[in-house]
Amino acid sequence: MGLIAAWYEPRQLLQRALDTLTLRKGYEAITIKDICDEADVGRSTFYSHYTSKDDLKRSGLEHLRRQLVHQRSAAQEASGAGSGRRLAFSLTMFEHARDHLTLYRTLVGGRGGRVALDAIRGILSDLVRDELTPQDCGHSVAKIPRELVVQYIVGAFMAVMTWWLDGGAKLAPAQIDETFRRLAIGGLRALEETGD
Amino acid sequence: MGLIAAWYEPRQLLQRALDTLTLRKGYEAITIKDICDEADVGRSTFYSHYTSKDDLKRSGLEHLRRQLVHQRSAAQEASGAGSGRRLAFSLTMFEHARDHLTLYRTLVGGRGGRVALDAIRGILSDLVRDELTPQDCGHSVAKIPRELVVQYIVGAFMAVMTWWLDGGAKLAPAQIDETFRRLAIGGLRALEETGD
DNA sequence: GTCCTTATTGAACAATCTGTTAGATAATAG
DNA sequence: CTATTATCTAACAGATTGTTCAATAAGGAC
Repeated sequence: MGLIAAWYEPRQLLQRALDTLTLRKGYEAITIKDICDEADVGRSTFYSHYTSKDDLKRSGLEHLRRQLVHQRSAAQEASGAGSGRRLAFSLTMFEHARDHLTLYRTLVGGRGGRVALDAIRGILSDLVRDELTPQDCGHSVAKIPRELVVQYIVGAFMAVMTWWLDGGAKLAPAQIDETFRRLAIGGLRALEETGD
Repeated sequence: MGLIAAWYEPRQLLQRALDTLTLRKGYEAITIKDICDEADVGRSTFYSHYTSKDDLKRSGLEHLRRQLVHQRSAAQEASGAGSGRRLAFSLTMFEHARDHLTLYRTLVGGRGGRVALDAIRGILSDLVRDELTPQDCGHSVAKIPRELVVQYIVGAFMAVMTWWLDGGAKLAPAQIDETFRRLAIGGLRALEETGD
């Protein structure tokens, strides 16, 4: 039954077609028929695999998600047993984005990236939430919802990355990352030294 | 023939209808016909005033925009000639959001807020860009694109505000604002004390 | 009051997209 | 070869969009 590699692989063809078309004309302007034509696949076949355009995009991101979580595990191991440097995710993300620039600009570029950005935001929020220690949330004076800090960090990161990608990713990942981390960690430090 | 409001303000009727429907069923699911029915306005009339649903929404935000710019001018005057406290926009925004909670949740809530969030983001970016001094961008060691810092601040703010609104705006504006500003200003300070 | 300009209306229109269904076709496993 | 499974083509109803046009009603000018 579950025979391997059917004649063709409509799913892969459709994924690739969506990426191609997103680059060519923007996500929102894409039609199911566009995707099928680009993938050279019957429209019925599309609906036998995915329920909608967003479904197709989300499926593609699930693949990306696994890559990111894997990279994060690897980074944690590489930094030894203790917690690595703070907000380690950012450099990884910037470099990953540079290495897969076309893919990322497909995902994030312009304004069609709502579905993609929401998914990436969720992934990163999970990472940051795990990483934040209680003292990052003002243990002494007022207890600050950890989620506020998570949203702050991830929101800032997404905005910087989006801006960087939309501008053609001129600056080097290390350069962007250093500024981002200085801003973010400086903020966290300001939380810790809570009016003591 | 219901001519009471007929001659009077189709634009206002349509704006209100869009807000109502956004709350009721979410922005994306709304149809031009839905809006016209809700506003009790002919569909032709809609197209004689706006070109699309997004156009209608943007027009509504243009109104908001003027309010914000005005509030900012007032705040600057109130703080005397010198630059008032940094990132003064945030408390204003949080309070304004609380005072118009329904409107803001209409604009931002759920996922239909892409158009609205993009517009608000642009407005705030203009404010922050004006406010950032050159020394906020690392005058000494490396020159950091001001736009990066702008995107960082505004992205973080938008994320925090969205989270706050989506969660029902439990925390008081002053509380949210204090944490946000501590994070943001702490980050800016870290930029100034560039690698000394 | 009458006339003229303007805004709104309802209806109809072509064009597009969606999601579903049915029958035919081709490749593969056994 | 046979049965199975995935695909393709074609067609369908339904919805939405954006446009056009003639009819209608309001407000101001006279």
